Amino acid sequence: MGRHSCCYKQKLRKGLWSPEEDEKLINHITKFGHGCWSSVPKLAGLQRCGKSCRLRWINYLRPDLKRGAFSQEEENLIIELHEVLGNKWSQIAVQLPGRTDNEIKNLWNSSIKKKLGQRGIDPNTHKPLSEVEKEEKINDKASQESSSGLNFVDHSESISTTSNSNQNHPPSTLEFFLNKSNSSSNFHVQDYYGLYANTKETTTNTSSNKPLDGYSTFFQQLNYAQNAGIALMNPPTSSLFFNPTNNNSNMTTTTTTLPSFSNSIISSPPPKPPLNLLHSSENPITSYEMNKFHNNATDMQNNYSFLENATTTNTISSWGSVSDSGKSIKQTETEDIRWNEYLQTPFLFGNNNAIQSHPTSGQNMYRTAEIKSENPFIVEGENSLNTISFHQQNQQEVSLQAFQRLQAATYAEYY
DNA sequence: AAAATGCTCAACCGCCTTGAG
DNA sequence: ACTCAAGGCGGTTGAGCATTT
Repeated sequence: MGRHSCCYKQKLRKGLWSPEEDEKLINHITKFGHGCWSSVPKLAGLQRCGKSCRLRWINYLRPDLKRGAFSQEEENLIIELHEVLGNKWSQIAVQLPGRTDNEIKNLWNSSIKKKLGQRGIDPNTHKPLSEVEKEEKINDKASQESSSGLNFVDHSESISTTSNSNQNHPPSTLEFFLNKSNSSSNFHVQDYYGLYANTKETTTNTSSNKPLDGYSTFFQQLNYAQNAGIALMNPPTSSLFFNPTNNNSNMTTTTTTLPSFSNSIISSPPPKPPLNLLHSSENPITSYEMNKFHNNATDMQNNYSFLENATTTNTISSWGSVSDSGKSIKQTETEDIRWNEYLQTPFLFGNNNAIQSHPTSGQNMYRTAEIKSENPFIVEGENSLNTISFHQQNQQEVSLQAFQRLQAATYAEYY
């Protein structure tokens, strides 16, 4: 544990990489892939530790890296994502194809932080500095009174301040999705708010001491699903996750009541969506945003690992040949986690026709008329694995279409 | 011109998580 | 259940360059 063992090895080079070293590493990975990083230095003839090779490749040598300065759009998105995710640089980097977490982190520390400060915004909380100072005074007062034995502190001021700021601060990326109101796509704003309620206060962002609230958690889930390529496609209402009208006896449907959205704890009107995610003549989707949905196929395919999780609970149908053995999900996990599964499972984001049963195996299949009409790769009779293969082939197109549809719909409904 | 200061960014450090044995 | 290697991540450092004094 702790320090990587390779670092103890003697005579390993440190510091900047020479062009010769770069060339060796590129040649090796181009020919053989990286495989086990710890074996790369030896195989490539480098006096470096595997970790160093990995870092060099990921942060500098990878062919899909975008070079050059960050655009204003990228900076804006980083700010928005940071507001939601905190210092989760790797997660932020996922949303910026061709950019590394290191690069983003450096930009944040060297430039964005300063800019926000100049605009009177606290870079940690994304609130106006005056507001932050006000809260700090209240906290100081509270801690002083606490240490002096007085324990009755009225926090109403700070609570209301926080509440107001949530309505006034620039909307986060997640908030955009929360704005999706009732529409022909059967997707209700209550759904998202319900999700928010059910994912609230699930974890803590330790690195930034910023609580990962329901927004953050949900965003991460959504993010995961986005990368899988399908998540935004015809988001369903809860009743449509498993089509009750499908009378195929082999189909395993949930008997668990999904979380109710009717009693949403959120009553304030949704904030305005972030402009950089809206698609209109005034705010067209940028090439960058397009690229976001054209992430490299490897990453997307990797994200299909969620299928293994989706195969095993009582609430989710088996995907059969996708993963028959599956991995067990802890019994202690609640419906919150099931929502994670729904969010992370693009197969569940179909429309009413989404779930059918495989004609021979009886396993459920993901199938939508809409997709079929849009994508000639789907043919009748293909099995589950082929369906996944279809997604692997078409996820980029499908996700992009879905993204555009959702953006257009949201914008039209909202403004 | 030279020293001081500021800035950028590649790379390292150390911790955490995961999975194999 | 435990150990350990490996990968991943966020925080930090420091070399090199740019700008200011």
